[in-house]
Amino acid sequence: MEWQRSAFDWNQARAFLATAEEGSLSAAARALGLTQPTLSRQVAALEEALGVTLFERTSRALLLTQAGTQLLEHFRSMGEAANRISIAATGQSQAVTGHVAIACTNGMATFFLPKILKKLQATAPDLQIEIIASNEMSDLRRREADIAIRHARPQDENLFAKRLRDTTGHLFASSKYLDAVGRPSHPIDIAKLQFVGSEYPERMLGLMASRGLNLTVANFNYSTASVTMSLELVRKGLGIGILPVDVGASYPELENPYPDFRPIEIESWLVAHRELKTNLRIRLVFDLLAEHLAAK
Amino acid sequence: MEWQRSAFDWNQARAFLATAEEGSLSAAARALGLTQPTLSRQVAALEEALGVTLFERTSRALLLTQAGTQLLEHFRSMGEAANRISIAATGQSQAVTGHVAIACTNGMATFFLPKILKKLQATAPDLQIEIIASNEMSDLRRREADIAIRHARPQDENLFAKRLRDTTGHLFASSKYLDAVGRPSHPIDIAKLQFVGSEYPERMLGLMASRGLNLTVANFNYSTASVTMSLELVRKGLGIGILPVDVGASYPELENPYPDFRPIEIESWLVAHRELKTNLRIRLVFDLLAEHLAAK
DNA sequence: CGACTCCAATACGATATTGCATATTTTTGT
DNA sequence: ACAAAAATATGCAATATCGTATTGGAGTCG
Repeated sequence: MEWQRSAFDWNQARAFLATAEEGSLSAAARALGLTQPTLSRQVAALEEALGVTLFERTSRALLLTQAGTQLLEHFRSMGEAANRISIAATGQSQAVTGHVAIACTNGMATFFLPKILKKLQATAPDLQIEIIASNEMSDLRRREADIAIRHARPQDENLFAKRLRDTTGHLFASSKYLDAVGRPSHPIDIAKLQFVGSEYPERMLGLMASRGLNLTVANFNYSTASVTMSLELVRKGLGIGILPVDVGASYPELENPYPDFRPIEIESWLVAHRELKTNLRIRLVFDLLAEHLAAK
Repeated sequence: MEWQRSAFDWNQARAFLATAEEGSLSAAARALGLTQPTLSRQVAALEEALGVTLFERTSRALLLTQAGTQLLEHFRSMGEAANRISIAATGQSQAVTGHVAIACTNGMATFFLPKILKKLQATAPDLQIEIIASNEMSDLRRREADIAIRHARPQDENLFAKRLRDTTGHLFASSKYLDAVGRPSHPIDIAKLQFVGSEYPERMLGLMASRGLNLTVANFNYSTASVTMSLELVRKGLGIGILPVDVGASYPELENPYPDFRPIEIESWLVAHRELKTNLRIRLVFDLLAEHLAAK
């Protein structure tokens, strides 16, 4: 490898990243447990080394330059790798064993968890993970589950929550189905088609109405709260369904029947009991889930 | 962000990465322009900080522990991000302008270059890139092109070459074509089908024969050295073709007609005149191409 | 078998970095 | 309009890090 190239000081890179993320040298110093002058000098030295002005030293605070903004992406990627190192090292240094229960919808469980759990196995091979794939909201306080992925912000003050990437729901239908019934071009056409409901019909009707589609219960011959079931119904051509965009897009036989439809933003939260702060194995799983599913 | 987590010294991370990649503390010291004792201390300190033994100190050399091997992946990712920072910073610090000509097959140009060139635009927006998408081998020494992607190791000592990821060619045919002629299950069946040749027939015959398919020139009614043309012929159902696996796989209407076929490994090299070492704009493009296409 | 080479660990003086204290500037709240 | 708060930059002493020199071990070649 061309080592001379990455010859700038990597700690200075962390200083810049923290400063950019936290918004000021002082805030970054607090976050890193260093002092503001140190950060000031490190950032200045990094700019010197890279030959690029990263911050505009205008009036009140630091402002990222255009160059700084473009580079920040790579610094973030560096920081994420550093986080993964720390997480994995923690798992390997302290033999993490025991049982952790994760509650989430079967959709999340099926489409997003396997990849993450494989990573987890590399980090903590002796951990026993139980997936509670259910739409019932598990009660974390009664320890029915240790960690939950929920689609609404939890209210309970005893719970620790972290916002995850939003899921966007798009319309999908099988190409064969659309071949048969015709591809709709106006909301009026769509009202003649069949839909696969993903919640109780009343809420679905409101959701669709807010996007200009006036449907009735007659449009929803099939309803299921299970995304996997919904997917299969849509694939078999039983109607139009709302699916997470990356799930739907991974099936070539599905297409978006009405691209003008404004996607549905579904927010997600990673939730755990506050005890997670002190429990290594739960913390490890929580951090790994957060790492892969975190917003942005 | 959880900054306390990435609290280990990032320079120590680089020390470990270089040591693991170069194979010894001494080699890493030479590569980084530091000294062996420094690396020794940094790696030891990192192990202390992470609480993980990364190297087995056998008498002769260092040997990665299992933990070290698993963590190395993340350290590599950190180093790659650092490289990207350096490359992008170089492009932004020294207004890189001028003209760079890249020669490659039109297949490479069409399927792999656009994404990379978009990255390049962010780094050096004023660079003029000329793509010489041709199968003729451009003569780098005569400066017909500044950089070339070739599929054989260059012999000329005046050229600087870097090995890229291998491309693997798989068989592809359109599903409709296979519906019509039937899906072959034995080499004998295959010999009855039509093929789209990607080189002159004689070489194709040898290539197929070495994989147990005994064909004749009669199987090759169509031949083209152009991968894009080949792709279109295959998509239109004119026969079975050999396509780079990720290209073929991105078309849902194509399928592998004979999964037992041993994929064809095509090696790739990034080549430039030695002057690249001193020419910033060529170096920048070369490094960016290498970054995205490099082996592993 | 012995000289040579390559590698890692440690001691110690030289160098560089950090934190504390402080000056300066700009924003915010009364 | 003025004071308090918060942010960045710089001087200086304390501390940590680095390079040189050296020791010791293991493989290699004649």
